[in-house]
Amino acid sequence: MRYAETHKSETRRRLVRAAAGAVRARGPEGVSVAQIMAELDLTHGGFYAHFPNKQALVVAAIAEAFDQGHRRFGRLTESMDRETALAAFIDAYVSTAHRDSPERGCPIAILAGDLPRQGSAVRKAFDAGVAAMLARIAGWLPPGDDAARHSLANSLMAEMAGAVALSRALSDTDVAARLLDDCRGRIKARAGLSEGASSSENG
Amino acid sequence: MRYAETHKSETRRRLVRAAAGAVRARGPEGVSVAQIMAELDLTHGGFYAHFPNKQALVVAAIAEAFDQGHRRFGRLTESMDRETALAAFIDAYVSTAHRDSPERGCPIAILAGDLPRQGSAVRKAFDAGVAAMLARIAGWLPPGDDAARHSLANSLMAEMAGAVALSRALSDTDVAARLLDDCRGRIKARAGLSEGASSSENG
DNA sequence: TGTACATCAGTGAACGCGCGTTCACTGATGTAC
DNA sequence: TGTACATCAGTGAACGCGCGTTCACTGATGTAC
Repeated sequence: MRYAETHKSETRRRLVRAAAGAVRARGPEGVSVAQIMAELDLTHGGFYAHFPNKQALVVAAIAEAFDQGHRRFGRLTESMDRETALAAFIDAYVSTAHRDSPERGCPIAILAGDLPRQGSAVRKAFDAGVAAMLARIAGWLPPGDDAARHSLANSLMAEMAGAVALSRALSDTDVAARLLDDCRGRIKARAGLSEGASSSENG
Repeated sequence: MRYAETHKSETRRRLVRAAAGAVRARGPEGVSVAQIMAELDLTHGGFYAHFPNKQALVVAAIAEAFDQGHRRFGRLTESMDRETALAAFIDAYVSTAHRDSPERGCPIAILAGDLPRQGSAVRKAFDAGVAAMLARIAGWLPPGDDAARHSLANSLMAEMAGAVALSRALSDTDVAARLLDDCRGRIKARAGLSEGASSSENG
């Protein structure tokens, strides 16, 4: 067939993007090589021209998932001042829209439980993504003692991820919605935002 | 062979207890019928004398896991006053001991991410466990407006589960330990406990 | 200009494995008569 | 007391399936001469 110069790298990119969705939709064990290849209308045998094994795809997929989030939140908050950006970030993260689209959502909320069962390459990619997210949050917090801001960022990140994960886990939709709302309000208050400060509900 | 009258129910009980550990150690998809039976020195074929299918075992395992937690925390806090009990609960939950023993730990922290992919019977068992846990926490919170206590219980539960899950997910042990400590301190403060109030670190 | 060969992304059959589930069977002990 | 049969928890071979991975092959296009 002979392909364009960029063809192979383009196929790899499509593989990673498909896997970034699948790993969040079905978990690292739920990512199937044959299924991902079929999603691109390819057969499974060709996979190993792009990755040495499935784990390498999962590593790339997790890094891509974090990148998508960083790009998305970068776009969402550019040209916002600190406080507005922080409010927008929290509103988008602790939202029903985010909760109901895990395949496009934050890897921390959806994958934390799977990570202890993963190989070290996967875990390092996750570590890096969490570190970047924490740095971003800390940067948005009210200025002051650096250690205190990082400590608060840790605490806020834990509650945000926990809230989204728990709201997804609960099948009673009323209970799930209430929990998400309760957490969003308290997270914003803890982040130094006034109770009413809301930017846009749609993340 | 002909067995004692209690033999079959005893075997079932052992199955459920083994599965309650396995489901937390390896996730619902990681529970293997043959593996659980082998753990009791039985062969896989006999499983279906006890359960109609694997999902029924997972349902029983999750209920058992929640029950273990309720019994454990009941024992831990009986004869404690409200404030001491709450502090002891938080210290035990947001601890390295709990983090490092997921197979004996809280199903919420370890299974939340898997729940959206489970059948409705499994999810209902989870809902019930979460509701019981939230009721327990709310009962320990400072008296006052009922809605506010339940709202705070939701928020605290999200941060506690998120903190333990994230601390497990991070492979950088320093970062993981810091996050757990930061969250524990802030959770206790939010629960109305004085900063220093610590009961016993070992859960 | 024409022939022989190299390139290489992707194909598809095959592998060994573990999974959930089914089912005819085992064999120690109970009960009927 | 002795024989025939019922009970039933557990056995183990078999099933179809999807998995990750391997590998000989394809076939369109490039390059060498």
